[in-house]
Amino acid sequence: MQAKLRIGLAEQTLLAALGQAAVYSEKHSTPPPNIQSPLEEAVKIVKQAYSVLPVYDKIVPALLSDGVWNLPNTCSFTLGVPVGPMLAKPTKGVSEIVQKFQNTEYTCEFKYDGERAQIHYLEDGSVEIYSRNAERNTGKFPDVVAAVSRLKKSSVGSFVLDCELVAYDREKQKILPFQVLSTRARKNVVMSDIKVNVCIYAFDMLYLNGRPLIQEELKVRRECLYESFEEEAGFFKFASAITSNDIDEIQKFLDAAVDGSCEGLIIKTMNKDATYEPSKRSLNWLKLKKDYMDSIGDSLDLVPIAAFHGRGKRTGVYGAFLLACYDNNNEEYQSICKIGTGFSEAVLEERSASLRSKVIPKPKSYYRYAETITPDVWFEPTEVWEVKAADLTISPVHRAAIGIIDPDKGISLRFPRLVRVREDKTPEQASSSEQVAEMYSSQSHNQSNNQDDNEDD
DNA sequence: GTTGTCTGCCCC
DNA sequence: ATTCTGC
DNA sequence: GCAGAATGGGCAGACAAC
Repeated sequence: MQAKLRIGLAEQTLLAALGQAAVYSEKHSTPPPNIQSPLEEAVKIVKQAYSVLPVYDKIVPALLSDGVWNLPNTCSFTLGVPVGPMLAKPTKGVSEIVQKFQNTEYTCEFKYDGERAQIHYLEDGSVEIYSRNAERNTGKFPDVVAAVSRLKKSSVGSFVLDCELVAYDREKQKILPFQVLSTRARKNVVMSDIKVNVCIYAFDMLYLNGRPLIQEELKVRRECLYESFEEEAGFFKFASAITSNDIDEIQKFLDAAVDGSCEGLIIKTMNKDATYEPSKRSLNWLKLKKDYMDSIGDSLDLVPIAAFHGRGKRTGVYGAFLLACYDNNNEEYQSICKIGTGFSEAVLEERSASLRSKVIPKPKSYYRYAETITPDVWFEPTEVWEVKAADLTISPVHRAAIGIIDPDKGISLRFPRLVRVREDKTPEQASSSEQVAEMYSSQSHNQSNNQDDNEDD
């Protein structure tokens, strides 16, 4: 049994406890008047302080020496220490956005498919780059360090930049897929060894020339951003943005984003509730991707052919399933992905019960999958599930459409989740290998997709 | 040296 | 990453 | 509405096995 007692999982709970403890042991000052619930207020203060300075070695001593009520003064944003990146909430369509933000000025930006980065530039010219999870990435991106140092304007002596690092082909002047970005080396990278270039797509500024901007409105922060850097193709660009509240215009912008190899849009208010909220998935930022929308985006009908026992709250039911598409030519089921999300507890219980009676001792001879995949149980092919995905990718392990796109690699799904059970389909009516290959080819990265160069007339 | 397997306060 | 659920 | 807990693909690195 490996019980990893590790702080960080129930972080919010721990911070709450810390805040309450601080109130009970408070001996420095009394809570400000006008406070209804000192306990709740203290929790807020501690959480706020931590989000801006996530260092227990600073927070706890500050609590002990100067008390909770002074914490906003004793623990504030510090250059060189990463703050939690502001997150966005999924949204189902343009109409939901227009409705939620009516009477409010808001902006839409491209959501680039790369790696989030928070770049700190200190007065002494040193640079630190942090990942979405506050990992120190500086050694992975010496090219980014050089680019920001070169492209900041001379008036800029310090800054914190929020941006997306995206793989980029500077000859063809186009964005490359996330899968290409992830092939970059991760440690002690030297400039001359870099094979995959990145372009910085900047969208926010949290600090400039000694001035914290977190509590400023986006309008102000963006102004600071635009005035602090020179753009340069293939190296540093501001995220494409429009300010509009017109449904059609936003819809067109979303299409443009997808055409431009982006995942979708991020929508942000400019003035109202427009401060930078570290780590919070508050309503302030929304994300819109095609695969969130009903009846649009890639949807496939797939057959569960195996499963894995669940853990934790999934103990006693299956926790994940291996899915396959059907290859009509070879009359075989080819693995395409595992799936473990999108099930309500009731549906998961149902499916587990139903498939438990379809367990077979060995995989069928007509199941095609990698030997490295070792499910706990195999099934007779009996059900068809509708599954949604953000993307189709060339896979090192799965076998869907093998031989069509690539001679010996199959296709898999990015972010697969269950939509519903297709009671009306038999396994042989599942998505075919040809259909999978076709869906892969028609993605915007891949060569001949654009025009209506398609079949019949 | 090569190949295989597993892990990551991983990235998405 | 996505999704669901208890509070 | 938020925090937490289930779960996905896939990469470089680390390390074990050969």
